[in-house]
Amino acid sequence: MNSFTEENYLKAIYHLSNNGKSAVTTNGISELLNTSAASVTDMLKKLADKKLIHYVKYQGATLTESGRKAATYIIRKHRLWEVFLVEKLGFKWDEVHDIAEELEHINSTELIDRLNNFLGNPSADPHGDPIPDNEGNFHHKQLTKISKLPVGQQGTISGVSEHSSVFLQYLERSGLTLGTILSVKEIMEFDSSVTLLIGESKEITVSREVAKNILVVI
Amino acid sequence: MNSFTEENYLKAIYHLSNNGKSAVTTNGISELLNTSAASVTDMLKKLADKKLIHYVKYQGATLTESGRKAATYIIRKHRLWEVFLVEKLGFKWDEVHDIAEELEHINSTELIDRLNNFLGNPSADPHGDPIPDNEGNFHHKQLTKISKLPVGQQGTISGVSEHSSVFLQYLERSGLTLGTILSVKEIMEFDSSVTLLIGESKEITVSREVAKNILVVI
DNA sequence: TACAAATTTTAGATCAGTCTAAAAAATCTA
DNA sequence: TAGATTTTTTAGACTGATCTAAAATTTGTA
Repeated sequence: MNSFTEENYLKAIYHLSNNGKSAVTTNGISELLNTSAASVTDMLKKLADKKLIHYVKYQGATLTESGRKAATYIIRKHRLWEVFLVEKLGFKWDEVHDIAEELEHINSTELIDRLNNFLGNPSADPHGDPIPDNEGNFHHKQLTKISKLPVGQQGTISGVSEHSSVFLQYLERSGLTLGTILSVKEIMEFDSSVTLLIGESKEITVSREVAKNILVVI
Repeated sequence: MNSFTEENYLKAIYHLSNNGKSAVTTNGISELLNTSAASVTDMLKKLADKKLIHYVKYQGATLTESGRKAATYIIRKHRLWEVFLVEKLGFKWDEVHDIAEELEHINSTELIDRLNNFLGNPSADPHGDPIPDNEGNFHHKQLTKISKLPVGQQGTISGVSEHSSVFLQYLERSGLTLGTILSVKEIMEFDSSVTLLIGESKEITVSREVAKNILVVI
């Protein structure tokens, strides 16, 4: 079994490597985890000994298949717990990250299988991020940034690419929650801000920055 | 905040001290936690530094009020999670201990308050053990061992004092589950085994050993 | 392309939690 | 009650995860 700490490193490597695709630098990890580069080097050696990563001195790390599986399983657990916290316990979607960060390290496949069942086998967490299956595979819908939609295009909000509390609370207040159906009414030429039509008559204008971080299924 | 390990020591001390009432020996803790006596001595010093226990060399330890609060809060978390695992996820009552042992260390009062609410503010866990409130107080029903009941006495199974899987599974198979209403039909003079009447006509005979470990509310 | 800057690794240390072996104290018992 | 036994503590060491400072390597640029 991998320790709490090892799991956090694997998750960090997974996220930094663009979901396991590219190599990750020592500094990148040390910044994400707020540890010294020296500590990261130590841990990379240990993970390599356990065959969870490929690691060559001075050249960064990539996940092995077993490392990728371990990382995606942690992500699966994290996202399932987030669904539980929001759907069943009534937390707001911006309040659940830290708690899920602890819960994700609980080790019991039986527990996670049952939790998944209890939640109705959800395909995405409360932020719209997809939940990998037990084998670490994602069953993606194609997500598009609102900023990429042409005028008149309709879409359903299905995710966000920015997870800060301020942003999530802003979306909450503005009624731009997961599942909301909207269409692009106008794109302002001056600053590329976007006016959205929600339902029959509700209109809301968001900056290009905001529009870039809301993801829809067309 | 107390570490995972410190929490386990506090819990052990609480259980060994008859719920915080008496002093606990170094050896007692080392046996329960499967650690060396030397490790226990080290930890007792640390807990004393943190004012969680009173500790005098060679004379064992007792919980301070803040130690008792910490210990009962861990027990509260453990038992609430057990209720969740059994009631919501469908685990058997003999399968949940180890998972709850991990979950009890998750730190979020908000989480526990919401979980408690979600579960309907339960007063006992799936083994019938009472769940303390947030201040560490128990709201006890008076529990009696079946072995103490006179012939003819009725009672409702509300707890067990033996938590091993074999025992719990035996109870499950025999239909002696929490909430079962029974009465004592006969106590055998030879070996004190007890014949119980369940409902109108179902009879089951259990040994004195078993009868001592099933608790009822009269 | 050579050297300065940035990155990464090594060396050596610390802290929490653990261990074994030996010493000290308390308890049992003849 | 004094010696034997048991319990507890101390001393010293190890492991995992961390750190800082210094050395090694790679990268970027003049």
